[in-house]
Amino acid sequence: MHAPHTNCAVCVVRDRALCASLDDEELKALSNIGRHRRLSRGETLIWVGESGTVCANVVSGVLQMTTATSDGREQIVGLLFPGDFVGQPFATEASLTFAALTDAELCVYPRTAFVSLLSEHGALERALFHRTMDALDEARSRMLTLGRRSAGEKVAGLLVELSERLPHDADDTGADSFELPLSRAQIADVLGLTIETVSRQMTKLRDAGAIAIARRRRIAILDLDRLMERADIPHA
Amino acid sequence: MHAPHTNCAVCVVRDRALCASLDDEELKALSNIGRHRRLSRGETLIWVGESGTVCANVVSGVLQMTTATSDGREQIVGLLFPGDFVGQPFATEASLTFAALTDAELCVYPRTAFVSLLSEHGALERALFHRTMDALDEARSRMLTLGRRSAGEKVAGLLVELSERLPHDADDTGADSFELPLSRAQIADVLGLTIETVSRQMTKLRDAGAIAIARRRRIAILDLDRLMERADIPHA
DNA sequence: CGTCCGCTTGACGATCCTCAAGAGCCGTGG
DNA sequence: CCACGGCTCTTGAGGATCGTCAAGCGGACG
Repeated sequence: MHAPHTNCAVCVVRDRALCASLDDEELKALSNIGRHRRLSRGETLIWVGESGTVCANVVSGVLQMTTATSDGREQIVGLLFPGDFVGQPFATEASLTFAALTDAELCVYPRTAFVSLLSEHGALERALFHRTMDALDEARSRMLTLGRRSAGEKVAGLLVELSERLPHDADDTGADSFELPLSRAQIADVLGLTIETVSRQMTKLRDAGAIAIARRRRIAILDLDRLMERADIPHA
Repeated sequence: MHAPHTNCAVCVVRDRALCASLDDEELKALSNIGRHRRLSRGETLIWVGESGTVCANVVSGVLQMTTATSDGREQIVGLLFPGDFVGQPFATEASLTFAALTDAELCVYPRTAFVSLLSEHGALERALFHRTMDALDEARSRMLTLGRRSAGEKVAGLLVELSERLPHDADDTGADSFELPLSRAQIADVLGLTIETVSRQMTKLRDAGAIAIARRRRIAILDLDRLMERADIPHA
């Protein structure tokens, strides 16, 4: 589970993750407290309420952050892609659950050790600060979607977003496409909808010729303009 | 409009705002670039897309942060109370509109000057960093509300939240109560509802004996337990 | 006292949810 | 390699919640 840390110099997210803003010395300090860890799809890294928690960088795969109401209704409040930062460094108890949507690789740091490193290295702290600001912008834009957009707009918007952030490859027919990391239930939990509504909206988009769906999870964007129009994403 | 800055030592939010974590020297540096400013209800401090923007601390009153879809549907993504920090220091263009819900007093700092101050004073930067983390937690908890709670739960929850953050005084009957800083339309924009739904939920809460409403805007909490139960706020 | 604006209330309708059944994909085991 | 079972997804019918449209109330202010 906890492999010794491998070499940062050859890391695939070296220039996208937090690490990008560190000099060699800082990078070494960070890598000293880090461990490489693999998660398999569905595995949870941090549970709500947990105290001896961790921070991490996503190397590969996709994670979700979730909250829930007291009676069990779930809301996914964010998705984490390669290069993204994971965790709540200043919280003694986690207020969210972090879990893997796909098999994933992380660089994991014990929370307290990471926090001391933050206070010693201004560049690290500043980099995380800027990322936190970006996360706040993203959260607020999701609030607009949750509060004010229709089911159709929500689904179209999420597909555009995922298409931009996920690796593309060719499907059976050779068309450019990507693999959905989320089940219909998880899409519903991101958008504040139900499974059935998500499913219906996806077939609507398919019937409208905006997307193609193969094997449930493989999506090809056939008409990006139409998709963005439906998603209420301004002028191309 | 721009009065010279008054004395921080006597400021009412001296120990609640960002300033609380500053020593005398840092406080002086901050106050040197700050100006006192009054906003009247409805007045906008920062418009979306604006570039020569500002940061501020709220001294008194309540502000709102809003976004909107391209066709004009609005969402209030946050409320700002005395002691809260206002603005987007690292954004060259504002992505939100900041406006006053009530008459308000602010300590306003030019954005770029504030950012230089941040990089010179670690304590200031760290304090704002922690506040940003808190804001992120709040945004995510609002996402749960927007995505997964019913109209009744939303309204009850907002009333509890406002009751906790706003000053209370006695109404005509002498009962403990507070003045709503938001119109029904603004409440709707916080919760992702319509005016009419908000109005109906409020009269439901009144008829259930949970609250009393006087002159539209004055609210008395009669049964906090029932209100919190309806709001899905766990065990008292 | 009269007008205006914000709020309330009602009737109706659309969107989305619920419940239910069935289809397709996938891994498992014969 | 095919058959089976389980799970996810799709599709349909019906219903609840919330939005829309419209009218009327009432407090605030001139």
